[in-house]
Amino acid sequence: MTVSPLSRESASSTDPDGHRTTAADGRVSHKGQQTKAAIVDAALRLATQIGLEGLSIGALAERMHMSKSGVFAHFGSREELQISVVHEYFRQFEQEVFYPALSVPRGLPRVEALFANWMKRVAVEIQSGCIFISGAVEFDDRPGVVRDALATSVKTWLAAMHRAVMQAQEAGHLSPEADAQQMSFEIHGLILALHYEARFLNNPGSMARANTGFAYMLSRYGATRRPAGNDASGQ
Amino acid sequence: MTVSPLSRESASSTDPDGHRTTAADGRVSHKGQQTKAAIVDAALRLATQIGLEGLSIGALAERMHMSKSGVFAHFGSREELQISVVHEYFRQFEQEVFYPALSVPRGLPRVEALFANWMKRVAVEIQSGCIFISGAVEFDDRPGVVRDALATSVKTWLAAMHRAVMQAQEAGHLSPEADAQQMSFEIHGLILALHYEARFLNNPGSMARANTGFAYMLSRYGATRRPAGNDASGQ
DNA sequence: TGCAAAATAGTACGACCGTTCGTTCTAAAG
DNA sequence: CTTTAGAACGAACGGTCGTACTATTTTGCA
Repeated sequence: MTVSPLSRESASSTDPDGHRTTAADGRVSHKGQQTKAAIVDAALRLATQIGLEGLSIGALAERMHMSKSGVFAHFGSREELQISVVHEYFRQFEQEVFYPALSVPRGLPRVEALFANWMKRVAVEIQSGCIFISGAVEFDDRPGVVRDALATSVKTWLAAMHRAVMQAQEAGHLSPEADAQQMSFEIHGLILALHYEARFLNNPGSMARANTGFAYMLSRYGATRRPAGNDASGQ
Repeated sequence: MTVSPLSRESASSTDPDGHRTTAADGRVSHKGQQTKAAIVDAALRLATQIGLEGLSIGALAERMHMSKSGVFAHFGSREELQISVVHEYFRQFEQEVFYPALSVPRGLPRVEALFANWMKRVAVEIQSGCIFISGAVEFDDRPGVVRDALATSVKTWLAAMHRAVMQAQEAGHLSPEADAQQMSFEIHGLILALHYEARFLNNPGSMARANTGFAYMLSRYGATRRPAGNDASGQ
């Protein structure tokens, strides 16, 4: 059970030495892994719409033009499928929101980049859905491995965001008296309100309100740049 | 299909004249309505925990020590049962959060009372769950009568909150330049973040953070009382 | 090219779902 | 006392679910 830097999952159990897996171009040639990845991809798309609990193997098999048992064999249980979906979602989230912001200098700029990337993603998820939010509701009082995978992923991301805020504080971009935890909490609230009001209530202008709230928050917590509450653009 | 002041539901259809319904003490004597109310009560408790979609007639019947068909007969369909639950939840929400705040003078005091009552309720729902939140996730892209009932209830409450904020502004308790819609949006975000972080992530201190965020918000929007960000008490 | 192993299909199962139907019990109305 | 309506029951239906088993096909290396 070796684990790579960030939440990787191991493939099937019978993988003795790995002596025959990689092809000439460096890609894994096992066909099973390709179709498994394709299944997880389709499952992710399904789960973002109807939730992790609504995700059914039968519907997934139909969409994949496969038999139920063929799909099932790749995971061994529905729970394992759900966990794979959570991990894949986290991987994409990292790729879209977190990593691009690392090329922005530490401090306030990175915090702004993280928030902007997050907003960009939520803007898409207003149509497609977000399993960090739907999953939290589905599993908030149902212990188990799926909940654990979900909570770990969410906490990892929120901790990363919180770390960026603290770095901005250390760099002097935010008031030293400001509570970084408080700030992270309020950012989270803006995102959640945006998701709720835009996706469920279809309230127009929610994007602008989240952006405005973020700008207000920066000025309140003593940002030394972006003096006041302009910058409420972005649809 | 007569409708009382606020979202009442009518009873069974075959109720020709109402010539035999009321007893001497003025209470309705139909036994059916009593058990129906008891069923809705149990259903509400079940639905807050496992969601409106997770609510099953079989489980509900078991909890009521009744047969499935006996429970079913009171509603005619599962959807109708879910709608009854939504209406009952809204009724209780009104009773606990909204009406008590009406005895507080208009303006900032009433806004503070509404928020305090809301917080008090969410504090309980951290353990039990909230169908305004879980329902939003379950029905955010599933059209139908249940979604409509849910969205109407939520919008009614959010509009009431928004109205209170505007009254505070008209009373001069908030800056005339403040955007009441923006303020309502941010309040909603604080509540949602509290629910998410306390119920799903088990983060301690979330209650205090929501209260602190509210106090900060008031000061930013030019509240003429409660000058700055103290009052972050409340567990 | 042949052959073991992996990948997929097929079938069946038990459980639960919402819903329908016919029946029984109770109690008030005529 | 007879009639009638409402409430609750029990059994059954068609359907979907996840999962377990057993074939069959496909793959990839010797």
